[in-house]
Amino acid sequence: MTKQRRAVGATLDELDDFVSTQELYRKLHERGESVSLATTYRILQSMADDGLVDVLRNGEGEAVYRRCAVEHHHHHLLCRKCGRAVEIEAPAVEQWAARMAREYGYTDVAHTVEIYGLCPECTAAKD
Amino acid sequence: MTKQRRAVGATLDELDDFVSTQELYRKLHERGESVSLATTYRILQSMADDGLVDVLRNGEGEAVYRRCAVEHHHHHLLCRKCGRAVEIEAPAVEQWAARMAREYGYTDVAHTVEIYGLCPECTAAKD
DNA sequence: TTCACTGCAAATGCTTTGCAGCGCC
DNA sequence: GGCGCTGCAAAGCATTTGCAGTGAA
Repeated sequence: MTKQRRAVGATLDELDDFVSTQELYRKLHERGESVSLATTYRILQSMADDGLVDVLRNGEGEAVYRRCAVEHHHHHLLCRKCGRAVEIEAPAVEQWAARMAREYGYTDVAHTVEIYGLCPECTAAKD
Repeated sequence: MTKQRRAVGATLDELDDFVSTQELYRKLHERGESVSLATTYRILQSMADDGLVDVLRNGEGEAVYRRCAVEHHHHHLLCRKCGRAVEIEAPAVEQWAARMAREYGYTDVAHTVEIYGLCPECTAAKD
């Protein structure tokens, strides 16, 4: 438990949305914290490995991270402009995914379900 | 319509699975076709822009391409080992995505729904 | 004191781009 | 003949890694 890890944790706590490593690095420096870029990468990866943060990929294929409020499996409704995220659940989708996998003989399955759009604010700001 | 575009098209036709640009480039050379890497990138991007190929992101965030048999919107069941893909449909999921977006006031929505697993062959080969 | 963590800088790998030349129309 | 397409090489970026120094326990 080092100063850098605490800084990353605290900064993540203040964010509601998914951020890339680069973005988090910038935010750390805005807060006056001193963490190198390489360390930011390392910390986020280790947190993801330990299941302390959610990881997914944005439209550009970059890994984006977020400390999630809820513990169990869920999906996201993401704003493609500002990154705002809403956590959503979809029991029916889970079941559908499991059924499809079984039907085609796939094992060891996981799935990604993300919805991208413009959040209400960005929709309004578009004009 | 150049020799290179024809070569890319023909190679895509022979593939059932999603390939990254790098992989397609290798396959082109295995076939004895001469297309530079930069051109392969350019051709795949323009085909994607024109809707001639499906694009999605693999687990590593790389763009992967495939000429799809079916025209309309659909999803995939992907083998994380060999890349084999099965096209699947999910009307219920489409509706669910639309409903979620509406509920939270998101506009201009799109969604990604992909299921990853081990296909029957790779499951058997695992032993 | 020890060993994991960090910072720096170089390396890596994928992707994009500038530019000159070739070839399709 | 003109203009778009291609190849090459260099540039760009995000990410990773080697290594020596630092700091937490």
